[in-house]
Amino acid sequence: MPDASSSAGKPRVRFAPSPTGFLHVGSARTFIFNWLYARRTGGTMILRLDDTDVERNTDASVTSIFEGLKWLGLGWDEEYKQSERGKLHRQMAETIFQKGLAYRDFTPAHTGDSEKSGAQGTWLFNPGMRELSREESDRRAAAGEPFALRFRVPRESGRVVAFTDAVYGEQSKAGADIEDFALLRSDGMPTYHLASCADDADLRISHIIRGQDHLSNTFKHVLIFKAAGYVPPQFAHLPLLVAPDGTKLSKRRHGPVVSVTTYRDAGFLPEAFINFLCLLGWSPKNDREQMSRQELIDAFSLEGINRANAVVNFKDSDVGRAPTPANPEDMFDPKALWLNAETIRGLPVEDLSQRLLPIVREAGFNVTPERMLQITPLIRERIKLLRDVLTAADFFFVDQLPPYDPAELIPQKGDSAMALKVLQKAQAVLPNVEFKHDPLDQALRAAAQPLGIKAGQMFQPIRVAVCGRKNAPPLFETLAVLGKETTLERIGQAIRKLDPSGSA
RNA sequence: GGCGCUAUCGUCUAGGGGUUAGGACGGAAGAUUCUCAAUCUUCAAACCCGGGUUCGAUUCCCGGUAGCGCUACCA
Repeated sequence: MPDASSSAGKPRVRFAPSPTGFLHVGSARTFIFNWLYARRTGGTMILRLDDTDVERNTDASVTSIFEGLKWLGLGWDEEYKQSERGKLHRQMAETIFQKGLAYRDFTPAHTGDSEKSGAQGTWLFNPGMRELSREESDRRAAAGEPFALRFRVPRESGRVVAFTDAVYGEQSKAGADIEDFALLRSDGMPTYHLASCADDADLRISHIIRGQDHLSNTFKHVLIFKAAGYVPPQFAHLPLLVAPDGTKLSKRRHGPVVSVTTYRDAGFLPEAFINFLCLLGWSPKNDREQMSRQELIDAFSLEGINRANAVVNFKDSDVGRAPTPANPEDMFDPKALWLNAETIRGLPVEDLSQRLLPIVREAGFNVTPERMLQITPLIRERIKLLRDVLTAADFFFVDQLPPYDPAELIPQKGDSAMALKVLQKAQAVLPNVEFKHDPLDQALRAAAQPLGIKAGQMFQPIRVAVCGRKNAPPLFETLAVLGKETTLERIGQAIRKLDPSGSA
């Protein structure tokens, strides 16, 4: 008897998304856990597109899944498409049917719906069809009457289906509580249950690591594996990722926050995103939070997986509407943001600079790699998302500062006369200063003295004059990168704002 | 409705028959500083409810409640 759990060899795991939507964060986490398990155990990671639902499959979805996975950058070892393996699926259905463990159901599709979903009614099987004699069944099939193939679930009292889940432990369910699920649709296409099991068996999958929404389906799968003569693989179900409102993440209800590409486009680092997802429903149990890819591989184990659903704590005040706020930070889980900021800070400047450059260029700014490299250390500790570079370092990129309120130029405990004095002093002093941190520091501090003001009062008007706002990176580094020419030009503009008449 | 699963700070989690119930994010306060950020310090914040077992339950068992999942010829 073939053993699907292949206890002898290395583990073989799979990620099997159905291309009926974009890659969402829950799927991404399932992929990651499978990948981690494979890498941890020296096993094989398989990507299988479960595309048996021709009606709902879309190319856009396939593209989105590959795009998302490509961004994660984890990779896989083997790749399959379920739609190309129909023969295998039908063979397994035939095997089960020939053993008498499945029967033809000639009831037209959907007509059973009303009774099934009735107030009390729980549909379990179709007595008339389940009991149909083989002769009559064959006759009607031969006559061309369409039918679905249903599994003949053993429902005598006392019959239970059982398996051990690596996360949820011993599971068992009475056969009488399992409905006679379909194996083949009336158009001959396999259902998910059949196709999935047939492929898992054929691909010698040893561990099925998937969402907990499949936990109750697993009883059916165990039935299929055994009916077809296979030892079921090991199962490990993952707690679900849910929205703050407690419901399963869905695009319709929660919008783009559930799509992996949204994180990518917002400026998440894939390593930080992976790190974040790993912390939902799994724990290394030693209080570690920030972990590199290798650390995650080394720490990963099925035992560390939690049983309770985990909330992805994004802002869902506008549930139902697509959250596309001006401030993208608002829509993400704060911990994901923090992890991303931490990862950004931990990146070598050169590396970060290279990742920032394409974003800046795409926004329409002409920046050389050399200049980007100078700017990067100034904003590294000030951005949470890569895209924040656009707001944190904007004044480095533009030729003309966007308009700002001249009142911003006024320093603490000062007035516009003081601001003007400061800027004029700067204008006088700066041309003779070397534009490097220390000389600028010394020159500007010295300039504050004769004015009888504090250093802070000296710096503030200059900062606003060159950056266009009060909150900005440290002044001397900023001036050094901006250069003497731009600095003096912007100071001149600020003076004219303060004193349009030029009377002073 | 039936069946299955789950339940520790707002969120992610550690822990486990006797603990000051630990960490992290977020929040608050303070330190530092040319602003902001970063950094450091401090603070507030949790064992769903009821029984049982026990000398002792947040931890074990049972029940309740709540949430989630499945209950399709979707996956």
